[in-house]
Amino acid sequence: MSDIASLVKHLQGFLPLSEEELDELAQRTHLRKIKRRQFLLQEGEICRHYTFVEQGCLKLYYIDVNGYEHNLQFAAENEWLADIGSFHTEKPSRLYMEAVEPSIVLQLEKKDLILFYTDYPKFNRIFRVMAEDSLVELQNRLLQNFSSTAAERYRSFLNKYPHLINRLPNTQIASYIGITPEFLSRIRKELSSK
Amino acid sequence: MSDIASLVKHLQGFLPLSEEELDELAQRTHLRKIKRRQFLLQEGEICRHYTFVEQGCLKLYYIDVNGYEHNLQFAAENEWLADIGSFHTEKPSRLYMEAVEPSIVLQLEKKDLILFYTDYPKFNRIFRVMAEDSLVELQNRLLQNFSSTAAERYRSFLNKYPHLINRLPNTQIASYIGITPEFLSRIRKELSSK
DNA sequence: CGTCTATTTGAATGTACTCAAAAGCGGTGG
DNA sequence: CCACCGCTTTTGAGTACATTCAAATAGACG
Repeated sequence: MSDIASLVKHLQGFLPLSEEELDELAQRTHLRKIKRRQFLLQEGEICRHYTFVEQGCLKLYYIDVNGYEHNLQFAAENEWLADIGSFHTEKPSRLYMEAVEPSIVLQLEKKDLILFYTDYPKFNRIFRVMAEDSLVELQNRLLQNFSSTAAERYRSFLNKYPHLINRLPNTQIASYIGITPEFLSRIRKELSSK
Repeated sequence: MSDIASLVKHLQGFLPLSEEELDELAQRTHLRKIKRRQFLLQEGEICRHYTFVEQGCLKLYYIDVNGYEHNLQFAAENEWLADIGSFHTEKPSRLYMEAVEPSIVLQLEKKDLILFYTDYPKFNRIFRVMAEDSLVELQNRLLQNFSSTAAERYRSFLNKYPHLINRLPNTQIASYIGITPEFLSRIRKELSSK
């Protein structure tokens, strides 16, 4: 069986799990080792897994009509990643999921997640809370995009994700806060001169 | 008891409800009539309800340091509204919730929602799906803000929310798509000249 | 009818982007 | 260990999209 210690710990942070639930988890999660730049999802594919990051870091992003990437989410240790829309509707995704570092992930297939939702209703509660937390975070991000300059957003990013700043090239951070790499470079120059 | 027909219909769209669940709903939801411009939540208050719009339309927004409003969400008939973050943490909200039309809403208090989550686990599932749907919508909105011009965002708004366009002043739409009313006016002029 | 709010218009300005090119940096293989 | 390759970061000049501020106009509602 996979080593699911980190996943278990993460889930127990929401609600305690029974022996039976732990057993099911161990049986139904798939461990995968991912190389840097390897894709877990590409545009046009259907997202068939919920992915939990045990080690490493991945990004979820969109490529616009001009070929530019826009990062929706980074997921490092103990975070989940999925194109929830595609996962539910089973329609092709418009997103890419790619490792920015060599990573180890645990994946749950849809049929297994549904099994958990059905047979162990507790998981509905856990995933409800997770979805609501993500929703709040995303709302804050949208509001900040509306009301702050790029420099302020960059400062917030540094404050909020200190564990990521030395793991990501600046160009990835630029894509996350919604600006060009060139402009981020100017912002950094400005900040460092103070 | 309140007339909860529209709420019941909305929830049954996710999962069928038992007689007992319907009874509980009828007993625990509070019907409120809201005047135009009346607030259901103001910055600094704790969000203590999930609000379901039976009739009318409300907006959820943030006021930035310069005093400008930024609309996070409109909720018209059969939509939910809450500051989920404040609701969960019981910390003061930074958001405002205000009726843009005279409205009729149904509210669920936190203790009652928790009761549903606990005694009728089905509600976890329903609210999980709702949260996930909102998450997808918000992700799309964020991506569009990154990759589209204001004019494109305005066109998308018209396509996506046709039922709202004659119920909202343009200044509210401008706030939702993240631009100034003046600039929206210029966009509209441009569009109508074609 | 008058008042309040929403919309439009103009001119000046600012924030961030585009494109091009140079410089830096890190890993890999000879 | 050095040379090279690919990728990231920086820099410059010109430009575009959107904002600010002020003022005029139009609409809605009591």
